[in-house]
Amino acid sequence: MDRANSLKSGRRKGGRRPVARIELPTDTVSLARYLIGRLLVRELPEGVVSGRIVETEAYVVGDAAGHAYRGMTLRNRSLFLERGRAYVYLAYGSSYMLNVSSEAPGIGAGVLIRALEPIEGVEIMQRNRGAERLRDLARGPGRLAAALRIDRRLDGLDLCCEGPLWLGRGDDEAADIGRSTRIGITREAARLLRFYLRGSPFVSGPRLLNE
DNA sequence: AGTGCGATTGACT
DNA sequence: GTCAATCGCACTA
Repeated sequence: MDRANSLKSGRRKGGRRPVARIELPTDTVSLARYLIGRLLVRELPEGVVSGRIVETEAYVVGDAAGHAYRGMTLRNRSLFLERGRAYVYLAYGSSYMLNVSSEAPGIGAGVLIRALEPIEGVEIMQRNRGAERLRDLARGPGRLAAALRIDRRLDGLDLCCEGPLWLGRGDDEAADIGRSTRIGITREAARLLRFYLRGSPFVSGPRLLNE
């Protein structure tokens, strides 16, 4: 690796360097695994909020549980963008969900980001959430979005460059990744498309499902 | 125009 | 453990 480059990135706090799109696996399941251990960075007027991604779910091509299953609509069109864009939608009238688009342009698929281990901006997260406990700040997709103040205005955003919301490389440590069924769906419920950082207390969902 | 339904959460028994 | 809130959106007519 280029020496100057490695020094420069090494100086960045917490591996806060954007993920290049070329590094993102095109395949949805590979992307879901790849995103475990990466950083999610939110830049707000009051400061930077970031965390390590510890839980994801893949919504693959032809997946009846996926929002893209019945084709492109005004709501889900971001799923059909190049990989590495934000797809944000409102679930149950109250919780926003953040996804990363996957596959090639024109193909509707993505990865739901379900939980974060808070790293920076804990106090801002606490204010956004109206909650104290570190463990609960971003455990669950709706809580995560609330903690990072993510809503539909960020839909379609490119997560591969620094901006209001972006993906950072993190430490590049090999993660011990577990696998299970996805949470809260009825169709295609048997498929093992949920991935999580094994042993992390910041992972959501029933522990019993964990492999 | 009307209807049904969630990729959830928080409150409560 | 159970359960209702809540509302944008897709689908039917």
